[in-house]
Parts: sequence; structure tokens; C-alpha cells
Amino acid sequence: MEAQTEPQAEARIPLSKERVLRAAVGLADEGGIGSLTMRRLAERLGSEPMSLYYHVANKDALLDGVADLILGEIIEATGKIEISSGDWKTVARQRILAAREILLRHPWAPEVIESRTNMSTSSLRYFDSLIGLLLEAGFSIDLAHHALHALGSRAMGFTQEMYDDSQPLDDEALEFFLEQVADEYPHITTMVKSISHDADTTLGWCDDQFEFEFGLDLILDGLERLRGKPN
Amino acid sequence: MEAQTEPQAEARIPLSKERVLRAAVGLADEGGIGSLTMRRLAERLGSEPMSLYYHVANKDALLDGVADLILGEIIEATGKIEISSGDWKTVARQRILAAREILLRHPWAPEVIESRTNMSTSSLRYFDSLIGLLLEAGFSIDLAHHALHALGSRAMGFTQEMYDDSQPLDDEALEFFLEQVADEYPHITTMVKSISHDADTTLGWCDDQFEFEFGLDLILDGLERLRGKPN
DNA sequence: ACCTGAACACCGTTCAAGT
DNA sequence: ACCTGAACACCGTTCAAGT
Repeated sequence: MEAQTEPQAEARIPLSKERVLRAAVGLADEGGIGSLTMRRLAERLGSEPMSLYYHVANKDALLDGVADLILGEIIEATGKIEISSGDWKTVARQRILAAREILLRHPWAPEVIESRTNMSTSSLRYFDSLIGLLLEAGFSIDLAHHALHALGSRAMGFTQEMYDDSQPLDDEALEFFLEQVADEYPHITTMVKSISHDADTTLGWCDDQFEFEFGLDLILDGLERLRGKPN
Repeated sequence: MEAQTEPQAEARIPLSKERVLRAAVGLADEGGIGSLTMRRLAERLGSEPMSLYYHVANKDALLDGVADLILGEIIEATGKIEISSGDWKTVARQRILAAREILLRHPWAPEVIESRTNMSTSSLRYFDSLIGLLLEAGFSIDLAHHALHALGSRAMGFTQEMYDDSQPLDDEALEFFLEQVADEYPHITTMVKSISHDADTTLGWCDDQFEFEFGLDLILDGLERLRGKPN
């Protein structure tokens, strides 16, 4: 009924699955997925590693929960975009870009989501609503199915980039391409040269947002063309 | 000059970067990427963990080397498909499907390739040749650049599947969808029901090869349509 | 019901040494 | 030039116990 006589009897918030998962997201947001360990998570929560195992079966289940939590954010954001607000393509586009916005705030999340072998209830809900949108727009079940595969992770707002363009391609790297290996990779050299001539390269090599939308529209337009065809 | 008098003086093959990398691939092929550890790798090579570090800077460098080795296989296979053998689309298609065939033999490889932040010389070579194909077909440099982003990992023959369909969707899971959650995920239920009615579901839920080609063609056709346009 | 301490079987890697 | 042994700083997790 009364605080102990212990020196610093901080109001000790008890653990809970919710609290554990939220702390895990926080840890990953700050230091990347590599910094999310059971031991560090416990430390952040002011408890002991083994205490986590009461709320979460093991690390794999922790990651399941974390993925589900992020997908929950996505569902909340995309749920607001109603089917009534336009043709299927603009609605799908808006939803996918909304999902992307959330994932941009959790750069480690795509990797975690991808690594889950079992679909969480959140991802089932997300895909169910996307399928509903397509069927309502007149897609055959088969075409809707192919559409999901064709979109792949893009349906949830992310792509796996094959090249790291996070830093602006400094002069050293540029020099490297233009002089050192121009004859070994002539076409890449041409491309790099061309891109670096374009406006603000200070932002980084490529405009990821533009490229994401370009690829997304390519697929959505292709699907629109197949919709209604006899199949 | 002569074998030692030691009991079992097996012809001791000396380590080399080549041998280390090949053994690493073998280990991953057999037990997945999780089973590739420095310690197990050393054991397989009949030497000690620390011996590996003479041939490879650290585990990250090992993975770089492994990715490069697989990409080398891909270059060898795709190099045979000449530009002269058809229009750009069929050539690109053939090359990409050839790359895919190799990756199907190393299911762990996409993840490793994706995780490399620095492009290996092999991937530079692969993309250089792909860009060359596009430019020669009349793509503008910008469109070729967008094409690479739109294809993403598909350019090297893989996609990241969002749902694990490796097992054939057993009766239990089917039952689950058809009865338990039909009203919670109505559209997924419809789709699953439809797919499970189709021919040989014994092969697994989805036909990955078909879906890969469907998505690939969607993108290639879209690019073909943009090619030649004023942009 | 909720949390913990000690211990185990693993990791990758440093460092100083052996041939 | 090539390899090694001992040791360190980390992991996730089992198990038996505490409140």
C-alpha cells in the first residue's frame, strides 16, 4: 500500500507486451535493427533480460510483434483512404504512398517485415483490403492475385534497393568512375556522368521517391491495361 | 620434401580465399545462411577459426566475397545471351530468367546480395551490360536509369516474396481460411478458395515462376511503351 | 502472476605467438 | 607467408528459483 523505504523508489512501471514492443521499436529507430538485442531491450526497460521472456516467447516472437506493430500503423494510415475517393488506381496509389511514408520513418522495418515467414493478422488485414479494392474495380480473382505478386513489397510501400545511394556520390567516387574504370564499365560511367550533371546532386545520387513512384505507376498502369481484358 | 611421420598425414590442402569462399557457399547451400559461421566454416575446412582471417578481413568481407562469387556465376550464364539474338526485350527477359535459375539453386543468396552496401565488381559488370542493352535499344539515359530502379532486384532474377507459400497449403490451413476467419478477411478467403480449386495445388500455393514472369513482363512491356516517347 | 540470477552454448574478433 | 591458442565481449536462451 505504501512506497518502500528504499532510497530511489521510482514509480516502477510493470512490463507488458505492449511496453516491450514499443521499446523495441524505439531501440531499432535509434540504432538500427542490429542494436535490438534482448539484453539491451531489457536494460532500456530497467529490467533483466529474462523478464522479457514472460511477455514474449523468444526473439523471433518479439520481431513478429514489432512487425505487426508497424503494420498496424500502416493500416491506420491507409484505412483513412476510402475507396469512394476516386478510381482504383489513385486509391491504390495513395494508400501505397501512405504506407511508404510510415516505413520511411522506420528504415529497419522492411527487413524485419520481409523476414517474417508467418503473415501477421495486420498484414492479412492490409492485403484483404487491397484485394477488395481490386475486385471492386473489376479485376478477376486471378488478375488480383497476379497483381499482388507483381507489386510484391511495393504493395506495402517499400522496395529493396540494389545500390546504396544514401551519400551524395562525393568527388572521389565520381572521379573514380570518370577516370579509373571508364573503359571497364562504360555504360555505368555514361549514366553516372549524366546524372551528376543534373540539378541538385547534393540530395544524393537518385531521387528515391521519384523512382518509387515511377516503378509503381509502371505496374499500376500495366494492371489497368489488363483489367477487363478477357484474360 | 617428404611426408611427416605423423599418423594420419592427410594431404593437407592449404587455405586460400578461393577455397574459403567456395566452402562458405557450400555451407549456406546445405544449411541456409544461418549455418554459415566463421567457426563452422573453419571446421569444414579442417582448420581453426582464426586461420580464416588471414584470407578474409572479417565476416562482412566473407559475405562480400560470397555475393561476388554468386554474381560471377550469373555473369557467366547471362554473358552467353547475346544482344544480337533478338530485340532488347527478349534478350533482357532471357538474361534475367537465366540469372533467376542460378539464384534458385542458392535460395539464401538474394538476402546476402541485398545486404551488401558496396556494389561488387561483378554487379557493376552485370548492370553495365544491362544498361548497354537498353541504351542500344534506344532508351534515353534517364529512362534506362528509371528502368533499373523499376526492375530493382528483379533485374538480377529475384523478388522478395511477402508470403511464404513453400508448403502446399494443407487442409488445416485451408479449413482455417474457409471457416474460421471468412468474415474477417473476406477477400483473401475468396482468393484462397479460388486458387485451391485450381489444378495441382500439390505443387504449393502459387506458381512462383509464373508470377515472376508475369511481373517481369508487366515492367518490360511498360518500359517498351515508354521507349521512344519524347519523355 | 510476474520477475530474476546463474549458467550454457554459441557468436565474431583482438592479440600475441608459433612455424 | 601462413596458421594458431587463449581470451574477450558479446549473443539468445534453459532452468530452477524468488516474490
